[in-house]
Amino acid sequence: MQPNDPIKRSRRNSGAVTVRDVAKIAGVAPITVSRAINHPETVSAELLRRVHDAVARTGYVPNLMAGSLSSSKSKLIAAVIPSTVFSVFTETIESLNNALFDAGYQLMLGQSQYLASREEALLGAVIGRRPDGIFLTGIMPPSNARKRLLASGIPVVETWDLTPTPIDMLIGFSHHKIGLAVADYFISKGYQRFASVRASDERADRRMSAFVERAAQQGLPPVQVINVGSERTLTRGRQALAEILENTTRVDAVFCSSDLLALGVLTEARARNIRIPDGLAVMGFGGVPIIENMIPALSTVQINSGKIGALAAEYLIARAEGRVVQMPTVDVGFSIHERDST
Amino acid sequence: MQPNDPIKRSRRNSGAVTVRDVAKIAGVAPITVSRAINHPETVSAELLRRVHDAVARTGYVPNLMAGSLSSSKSKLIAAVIPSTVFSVFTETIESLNNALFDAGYQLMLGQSQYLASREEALLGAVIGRRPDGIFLTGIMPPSNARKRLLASGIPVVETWDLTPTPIDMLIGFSHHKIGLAVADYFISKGYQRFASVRASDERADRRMSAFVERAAQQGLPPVQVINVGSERTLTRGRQALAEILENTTRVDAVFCSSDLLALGVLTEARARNIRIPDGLAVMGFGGVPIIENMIPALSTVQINSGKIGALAAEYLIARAEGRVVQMPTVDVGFSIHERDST
DNA sequence: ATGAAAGCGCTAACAA
DNA sequence: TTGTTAGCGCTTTCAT
Repeated sequence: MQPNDPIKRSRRNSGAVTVRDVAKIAGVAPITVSRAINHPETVSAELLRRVHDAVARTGYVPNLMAGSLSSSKSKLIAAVIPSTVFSVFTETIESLNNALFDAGYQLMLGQSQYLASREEALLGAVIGRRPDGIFLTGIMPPSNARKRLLASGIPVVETWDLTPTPIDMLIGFSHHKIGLAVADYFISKGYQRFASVRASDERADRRMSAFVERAAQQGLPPVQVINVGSERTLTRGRQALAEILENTTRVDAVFCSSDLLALGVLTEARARNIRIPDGLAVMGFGGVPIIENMIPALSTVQINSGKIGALAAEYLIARAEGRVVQMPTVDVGFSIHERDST
Repeated sequence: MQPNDPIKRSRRNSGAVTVRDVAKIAGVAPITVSRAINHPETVSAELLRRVHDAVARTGYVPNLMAGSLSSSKSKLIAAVIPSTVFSVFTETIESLNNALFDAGYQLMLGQSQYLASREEALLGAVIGRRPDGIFLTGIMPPSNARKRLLASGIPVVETWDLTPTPIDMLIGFSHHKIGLAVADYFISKGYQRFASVRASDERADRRMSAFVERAAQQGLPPVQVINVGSERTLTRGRQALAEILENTTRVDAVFCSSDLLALGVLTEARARNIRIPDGLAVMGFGGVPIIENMIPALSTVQINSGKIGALAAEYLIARAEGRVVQMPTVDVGFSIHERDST
């Protein structure tokens, strides 16, 4: 701060207040300042006070990058989410972030677009920051990226799915079982002619394959499938029902790969005066809060998104702090919430 | 990698591959590896090839924290968003993150809960990482936090609002004007008896005050206001309409502080067989995609959320790279989208 | 075009 | 309990 030390201040100095400045003012060594801030219990009351004073006077904010570099602990967790369906994972990310913050960790967000080209860059960016943990939405198939992740040695938690070969930790549920359960549920309610409206992603794929498979097993007519690709919109859901009804009016139950698509189907049904659930049953997936008090309230396969985030935070933090995670693979399950639409 | 150099490997060495390792294998100096990676045009073809080879062979991933510390450029942008209304800002954050990624920047996410206690910690965490820029959802009122931000010298962009006294850059729109515009719009459509359903936040406050003010100016009866606090749910929107109708049935237009609340009002209206828009007009705020193809389609005050994120990225990156931003304050405006509900 | 030296700001390791 | 020393892995600066 004072211009009386022309030798010390090198040209590289960024100008910000550093431990050294604080130490000088408090009349202690830099390491004492570090201790006072990070392990106050190891410093005497007197020095603690002097350091706090100096910090307040200078407005010192520790440079966490420097600290991380030195301690090999970044207090950073990276989350990779597919951007196009951000909304489904909102609750997970929110609970993840809250739990992390409370433990003094920061969240770094990366959006994979499921593009291999981007994935390499994203991974470099993620690993390059040396996060203490990585949160993955979905599971990572064998690939170069997977190898790099493995090689990095950073704790990883894969989520929203199950696999016998996780990279590291795993918090998810079985998409296959969901497909079976929904088919069984429809059958138990007396529905017979199924259709499905689904987006293009691997997990929806597994739900829907199981759904179709179970229908076939039970001797039901073939399931009509509308794949909406990446258009996960309400509008596209409406169109999808229109398409289904163009082919045949003999459909009485539709399983959608997301609540939003299901809302679209419901909307189109209303536009056509189809009675819900007598004329048509509709099942969504995800369990976003909005659907439970609409008219008609949408039945859905409910996922405990918040729990996934909270558990992931717990696991990642445990591992970051060198503790062992007892149950590194967890099936959080799902539940079918029956409401007006079925 | 080879255990033949017991002196060099100090106990602090984290074990990861470093520039030094790569340099040794490529037969060049560490700085050349750095140049080959960050400024390939300054390195001869031959050395470039050798470095790339060595990088591939070792699986080297540069430690960005070390680089940042050395260069005082973190390539990190921090975004602070209020967690409870994540969804409204989703589109903004998504476009922000995409634009940042394309320019080689990472996004760090902080969730303020509007709690003063948390704000201090959040700010320390944010500034401590020395991001190249900070994205704020909303504007920051005079406070200790604001002073710290100012003192940090980090480029800041405040968003989703307008103020004559921004910290630095500003990308938003006038909530006051929106309130006036909605009142005028209702009046022009012949509505006379207004109500409003709103959450507790300062921006909603300004929209609603202006709405009430204009109604009074025009000699209309007092506006009935339901404040739902922090319960920004569809269900609460339904309850709100019920409350309004308990007091008086003579309400013909409701302005809601979010699309979600408006959806709730619409739902309750349907439950009561109130005709939309003849019996009741409903206006939302935000313009989330879902509402435009529902039945009835919700009229709303549309905000270009994506543009806010993209512009913010552009400004922040420009400033991070030492360029000057010509128009550091931008009003992105709003537009009333008339649909079935009005 | 390439390299040597010297830090960036912090903390681990060791010493007192 | 406090301090000294030596890095963490990278890039700036200055030479060649």
